[in-house]
Amino acid sequence: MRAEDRTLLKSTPLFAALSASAIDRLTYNAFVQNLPAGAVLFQQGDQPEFLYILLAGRVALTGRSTEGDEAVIEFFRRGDVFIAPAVVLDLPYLMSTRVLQDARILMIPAEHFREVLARDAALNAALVKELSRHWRLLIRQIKDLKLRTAPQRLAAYLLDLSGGNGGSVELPEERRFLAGRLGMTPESLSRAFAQLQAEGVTGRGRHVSIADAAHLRKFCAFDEIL
Amino acid sequence: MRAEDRTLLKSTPLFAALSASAIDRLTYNAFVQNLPAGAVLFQQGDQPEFLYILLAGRVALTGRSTEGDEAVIEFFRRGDVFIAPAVVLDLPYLMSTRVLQDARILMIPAEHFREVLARDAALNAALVKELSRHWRLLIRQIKDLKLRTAPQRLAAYLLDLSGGNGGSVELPEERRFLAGRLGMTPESLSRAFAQLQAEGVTGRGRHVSIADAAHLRKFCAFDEIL
DNA sequence: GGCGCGGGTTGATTCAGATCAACGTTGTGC
DNA sequence: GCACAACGTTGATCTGAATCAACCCGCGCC
Repeated sequence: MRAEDRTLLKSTPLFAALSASAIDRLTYNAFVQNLPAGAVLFQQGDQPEFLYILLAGRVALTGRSTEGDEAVIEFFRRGDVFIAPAVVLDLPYLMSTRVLQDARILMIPAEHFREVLARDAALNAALVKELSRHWRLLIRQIKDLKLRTAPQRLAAYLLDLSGGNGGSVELPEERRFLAGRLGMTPESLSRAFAQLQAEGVTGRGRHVSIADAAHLRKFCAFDEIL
Repeated sequence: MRAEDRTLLKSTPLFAALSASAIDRLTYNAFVQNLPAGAVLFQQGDQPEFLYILLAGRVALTGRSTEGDEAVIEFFRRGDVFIAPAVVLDLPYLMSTRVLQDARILMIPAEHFREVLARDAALNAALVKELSRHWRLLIRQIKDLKLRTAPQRLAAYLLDLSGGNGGSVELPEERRFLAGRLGMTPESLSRAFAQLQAEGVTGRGRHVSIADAAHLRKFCAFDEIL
């Protein structure tokens, strides 16, 4: 693990509150793995062997249907800890992980993590907060799927990206993955972008800009639903 | 709080691992409230003032859209602790709570809960597990919404109710609420039931029975998706 | 018993989004 | 610089589920 990785760890919500020695205890038998875009970290149904922390790159959690189509459940970025619940409960992963952009990933053996967890009160407290935050993101996604149309979901996502008050945004994912995350097909995403032009959303490629954030918030009921 | 309530608390995953004195500390300034069906415990957007534990009855967590239609996010039953994340993080509730069947609810002041949480390692550990379990339920619901059709969602729900291996099931909710939980309208739920007859699901009113669980599992990709 | 009412079902129609297919566009490797 | 291959867009069509409306049924109540 590089020095910059330690710095990154200290800046994540989960590890920020931990002492240097606690982080040492947690990571002494951990290791870093580099994975190219397209790689699959683990498959849904696998028994968890590691807790993963993304040091660089981007990955997506995906669910698979019987017919083989993948639905993106959530994206993760630098500093994110993922699938903690499977590790804590020692139950099979409920989804697969696909690398979207070349990634550096810190892997902490699951058994070791659980042992430290059982002894370390600060880690427990940090994990409670981390899980709580994530829980809220999932609730928001479910509300999104149940209460909004496709263009509204896109609008809300763009507002989230922009920090909620518009301006210009860089899409961090390819559009087809974004489509999955938003619960629609790439074609529908394309049309959703087209529709949002009428609401002041313009841009090409990865770059998108929001002319009138207040109006877009209203369009997708940003404040009412989330 | 009645003696039977203490017994119930001890039987929940969150409190099972706690000592009697820890439970005392947590509940000494808590109180019990009785609420009739139809009551609303709190509204989405409210600041959390209590942690809720359902001692009897049934409640639903619901999201509201601007147009006023409610989507059921999740049901809770006797023994369930809900909206812990909002309390832990001291952020506004992301949903509302509606009482479905007359309920007895234990209410622990949020501030007090956070204070105890900060000191009690066992409570922290229990809450990590509780949140992890719930996190997995939410992931399953998102996969459900993204990967399954309406009849498949119903089939998977029925299988869950039956413990996964068929037989006969008692629907715990009115159908219109069940429809919301499954992300469809009551009409669609009705048609979904009609379609499932072809897959060996029969019944009237609250009572439903599954003739061939193996077949139904296959129909909804029970094992592949969840 | 009859009446009213809320919840559930059934049918007809509409609509959002998926699917299928063709066509751009971007970027990448030789 | 060109060719090929992804990726993305656009258009036509299809379909699952929503909507709108009528009807049914079980249940409480006077």
